[in-house]
Amino acid sequence: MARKVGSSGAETAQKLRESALTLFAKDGYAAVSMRAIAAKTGVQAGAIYNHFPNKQDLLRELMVVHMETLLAAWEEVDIQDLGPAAQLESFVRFHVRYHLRRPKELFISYMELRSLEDTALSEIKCLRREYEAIPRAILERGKADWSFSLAEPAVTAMAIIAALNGISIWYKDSGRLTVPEIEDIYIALAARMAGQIKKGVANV
Amino acid sequence: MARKVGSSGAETAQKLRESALTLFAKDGYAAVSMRAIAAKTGVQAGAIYNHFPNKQDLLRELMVVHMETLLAAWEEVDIQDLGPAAQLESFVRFHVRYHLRRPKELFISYMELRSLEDTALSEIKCLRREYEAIPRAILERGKADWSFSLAEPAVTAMAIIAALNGISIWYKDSGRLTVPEIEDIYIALAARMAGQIKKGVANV
Amino acid sequence: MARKVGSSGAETAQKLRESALTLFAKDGYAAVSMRAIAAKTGVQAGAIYNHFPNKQDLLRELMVVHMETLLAAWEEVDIQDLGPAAQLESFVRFHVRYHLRRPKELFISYMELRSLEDTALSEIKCLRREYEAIPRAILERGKADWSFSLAEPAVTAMAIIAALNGISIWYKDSGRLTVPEIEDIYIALAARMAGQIKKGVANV
Amino acid sequence: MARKVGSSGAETAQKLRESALTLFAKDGYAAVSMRAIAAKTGVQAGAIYNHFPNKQDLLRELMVVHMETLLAAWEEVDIQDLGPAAQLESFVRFHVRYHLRRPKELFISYMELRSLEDTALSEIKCLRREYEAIPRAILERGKADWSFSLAEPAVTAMAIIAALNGISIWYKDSGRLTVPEIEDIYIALAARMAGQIKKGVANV
DNA sequence: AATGAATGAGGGTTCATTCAT
DNA sequence: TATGAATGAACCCTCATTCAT
Repeated sequence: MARKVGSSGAETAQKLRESALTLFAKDGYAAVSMRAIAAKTGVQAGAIYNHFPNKQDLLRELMVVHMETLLAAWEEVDIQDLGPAAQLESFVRFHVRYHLRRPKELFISYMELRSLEDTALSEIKCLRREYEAIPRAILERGKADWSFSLAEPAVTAMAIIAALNGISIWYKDSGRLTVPEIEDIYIALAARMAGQIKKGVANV
Repeated sequence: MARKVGSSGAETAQKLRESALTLFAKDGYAAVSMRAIAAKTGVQAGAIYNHFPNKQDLLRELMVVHMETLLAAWEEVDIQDLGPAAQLESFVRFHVRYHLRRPKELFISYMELRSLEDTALSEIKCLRREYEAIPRAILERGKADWSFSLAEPAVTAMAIIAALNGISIWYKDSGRLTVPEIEDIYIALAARMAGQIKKGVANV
Repeated sequence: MARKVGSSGAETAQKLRESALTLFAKDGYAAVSMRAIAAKTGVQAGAIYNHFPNKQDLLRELMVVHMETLLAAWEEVDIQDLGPAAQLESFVRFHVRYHLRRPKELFISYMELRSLEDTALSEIKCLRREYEAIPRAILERGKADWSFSLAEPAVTAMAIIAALNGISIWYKDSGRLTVPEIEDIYIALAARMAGQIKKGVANV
Repeated sequence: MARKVGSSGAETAQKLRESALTLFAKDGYAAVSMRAIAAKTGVQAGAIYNHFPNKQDLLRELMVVHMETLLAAWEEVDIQDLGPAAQLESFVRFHVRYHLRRPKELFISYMELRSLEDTALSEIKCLRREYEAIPRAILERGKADWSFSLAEPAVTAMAIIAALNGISIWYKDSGRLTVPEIEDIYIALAARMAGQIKKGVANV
């Protein structure tokens, strides 16, 4: 059959991306069928292949776009003129805010690494290392200039990211805490983890 | 064909459990076939059903046994006479040590919740809440007796667990740090997150 | 692979129906595999599911269509202006002729009731009762107007139908008797069973 | 494991026969698994093979025993000194009474012919022809001595048997009619089908 | 005579993917 | 671009049967 009236290729592709993201996040890549993605989008399974070469590539694209968007978004945050403590605060605020609004992307970004085949996996790992370097660099800079007191910037950076990502496990829109409140709590936690040397460390 | 000479039911069941654990951890529940589990165990797929009623139940059993063993192991740790700071240290040391030796159990325990069907899911969630209550209780006790200075024991407890679990993402047996070193680092991190009020907080 | 050149959905569905009917009649529903139906039709097993949701539904459809077609065909027979004796003759002639040309439908219609699951079973039983009401009504009318002399119209109606259906057990296209001859024999038998009160009852 | 206390081979074999008969009658040979038969009997599937060489043979034995018992039971009925009309009455009464008490045997005897493999099938067909010869012989004798007026004894015999077997389709223990009443009705019907020439033909 | 553990085949069904339309 | 029909492989699971115990 011909194209449905009013449908356009780019639109369908985008809707497919969204359906796939939602389903992958909920059930996992392996448990989601192309038919399920198609059904959620309102097309037949065959139509997917007009937009994506195969299932694996659909996942790859979602993850690459997520990581690249994440990195690009961080580029927008101006921390040039800040000291390490303020930089760490900026990073935590950015990470929490960014991910609490994109829980599905965060989820598959961490859970579906194992579903990626070789080339895509390296690609993603590379982008991820790039992102993980951000807090590590901040911690290292802070250690160097005595803003922070910590022995293991690399381990601490991973611990901070893990703690932040853990939010998504228990966070609910309808919960007791608002996003800004959560940001503040985790900013204080990160400061403590970094051994921030200053008077005004908030009481977590 | 009948039973192989020298084979025994309990042995096969245990080997199946181990195969399933390894494969589920590596590829995810949905991506692992019963044939793959059987092959890794050295039996035919049909033989699995002499030991487990179905695939779902195999996962369920792995997760329940893991959580129950974990809770039982914690029961063995005597923290009765310790103050909150020492209790937190005990918990962190226990958690790191326990899980670094069981990375697969930890992995599926967090990743395959979504693969569990309703009843099994509630069962596991219940056990998990029980475990998460341990650090929260320690933090609350420490907050009450001014061992710790922190505003949100519940959030902080989750953050500590998340940070600890994050170890499994980067930890490698062949890595730079030994398990005791990692324990020490995270004990210090947890102490900081808890706002431990003492002179001798190690420099992380 | 995609659709074969020249194949069409409706055609395949019809061929599947015919294959299933033949195989169900010969070997019984439970003994026939979807693969066997597919092979007889010249497609792969998976292709069946483009046309029927599952095996059970394939049987259901065959039985429902058979019963509805049978009832519709009887509607075509005009017995409005006939007396009970002629009506009974019409019915017997109709039933024999209809079923001797559709032995497979008759067979599964009686043999595979037990293979139907609950909803389908009620549906079929309802249609069957509707058909069995036809001869019973004729017998009751004939009893009322003294065309027939019989005590138990309901039992006799069932006995007539059973006798008629029994033909399919021994009938062979190549046998001694032609269909019209068989019709005549059973018309006479039915008349006798009904206690038809007339001079000209044929000598069976 | 060894034999259960109190169990005996012959007992188990008989219980297996009964389980198989019940299940075959309810669900059909192909739909019944050896495990189901074993479970209903209270043993494991493997135990069946101590008593029957395989599934097919279990069916065969049930059918052969049924047919042989049926024929033997008919041998007990003394019709030596009766005329054809009384013989037909005896036969009908015997058949109805025998089968209404053994509905499962009757059912599989007619339904599972197709499940028999070659040799068993011939064996059963042979026994069945022997039984069907009984009413045919009566009808032929009655035709010869002018007790009956009918053209086709063979067809009529089959029609009578079919009508009788049809009882099992609608008969219920709790129904309106008692077994003796049903016997009387069908005796009268059979007499009519045979064209019995006598004053006292009951009004059906 | 029975169990329980195993096999190898096959069950119904779903899958990612292809392609004529 | 989309559909719908198809493939061939794979899915989970059950089967009849075997045999060491």
